[in-house]
Amino acid sequence: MKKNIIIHWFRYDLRLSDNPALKAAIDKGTVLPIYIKDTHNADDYAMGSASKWWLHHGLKSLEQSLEGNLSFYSGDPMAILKKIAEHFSVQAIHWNRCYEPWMIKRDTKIKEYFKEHGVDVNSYNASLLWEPWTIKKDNGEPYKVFTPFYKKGCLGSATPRPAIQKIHTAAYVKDNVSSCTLENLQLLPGIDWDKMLEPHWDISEQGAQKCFIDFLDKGLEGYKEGRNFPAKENVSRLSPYLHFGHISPNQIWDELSTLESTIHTDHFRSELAWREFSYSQLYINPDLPKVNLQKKFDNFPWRDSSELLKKWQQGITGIPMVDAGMRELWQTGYMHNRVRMIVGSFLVKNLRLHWRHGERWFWDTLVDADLANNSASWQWIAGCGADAAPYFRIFNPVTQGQKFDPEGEYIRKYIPELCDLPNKYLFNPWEAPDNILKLARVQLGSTYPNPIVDLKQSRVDALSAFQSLKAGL
DNA sequence: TTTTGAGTTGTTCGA
DNA sequence: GTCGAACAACTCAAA
Repeated sequence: MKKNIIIHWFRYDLRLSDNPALKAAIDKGTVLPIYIKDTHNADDYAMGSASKWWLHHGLKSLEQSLEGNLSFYSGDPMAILKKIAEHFSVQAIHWNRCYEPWMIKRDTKIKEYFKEHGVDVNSYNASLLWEPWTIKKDNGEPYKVFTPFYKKGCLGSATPRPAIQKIHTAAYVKDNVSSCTLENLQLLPGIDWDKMLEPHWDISEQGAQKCFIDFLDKGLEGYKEGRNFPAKENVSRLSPYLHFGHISPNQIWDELSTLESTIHTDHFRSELAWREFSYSQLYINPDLPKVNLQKKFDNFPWRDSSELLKKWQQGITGIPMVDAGMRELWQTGYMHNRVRMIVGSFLVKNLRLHWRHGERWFWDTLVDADLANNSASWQWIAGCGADAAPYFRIFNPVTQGQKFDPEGEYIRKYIPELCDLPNKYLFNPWEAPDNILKLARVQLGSTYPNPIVDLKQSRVDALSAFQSLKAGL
């Protein structure tokens, strides 16, 4: 006789606390918790290397939390679920909703199929405070500007669902017939680049909680201003945990609600809301990852240079602030938000390479690579997105460094070959007199590169490129 | 339908 | 060194 079970399909909800779909499944009976590596539906948006590395460890710790009761599969989810139904009597399938366009399409098909075949399919919201279709203007249209989206749209509608307490008792079952092992999913990279990432992260539900508590402890006070300084510990670094669902935004929102409201708690909430805004943009514009939201940018005169792109990726542009950011990314799988804007602006405006090159690189190397956030943010910095930066806003990586890393701690951490330069020339070594360079044992062009582009000239060129755009209309 | 005020994150120049 | 204006209009949200 086949065992009567409820499937809980883990996706971006790798946690046991505040997991609505899992909770509801457990309330119904014996649960088969599964993870499927989808090799059939993702196209260009299959996970990048850093994401896969993170996922591997996230699944490992989830498996431990479930005392080994997590069944792994690789392939086409539809076929795999059908196969499971051959061995078990599946009473229901549960999952928490995902919002990447290809996943919505896939999940809709699966839901339809199993409903037709008498299986109850239930989906839940576990990763957004407000799902995209619930936030609308009075006339029913979606918002295109952040401030009204958040202030009126989000804060003016229903308060977010309170987080659900952690599950303690549950009946789990494992599929020993058609499942594979975590190792079979082959999520770890071929080169041992991931060894560098490891010391920076505790990839687990507990790790997420600890990260959040540390932030409340050390980062929240002074957050509003401090979040701009890459050497300070004011940012939460919760993004990868939020992406994979080791922690939910609801858990964060609830906790903030117990604190006295300050400009810092308010600002941190608004940063969470930016995530919601990105999801809303992606939901409304499924081709956000590829297509300029502002059509006039389709005629923008991008340059094409794999050589320049490679130097940007490797952090050898000769612009210290940019190189520090790109090296932080490569070494830790993360980059401070302020620096993301600086390297983004540099790629798109100074090098004038298409924002999609940046989007692709970040997708592959960020542990928090998130389709909605990544696409919306690249469009924002390029100036072609919703509520985007005006085109004349071109970051100067020298000025930005002097302003937000005044003591040069961040640059020295990631560019040790410049550590003996005085602050006056740390952000712009090409302007340093020879004797200063010599004293700091810096040889431009050999120990550290000359700038691959002239900041002043490329700024002027970018502005005129935008001019041509306007003239071409 | 029309009007009005406002819009995450910057830089440069000249007084 | 500091400050305001210019950069470029344009679209959006809401009255």
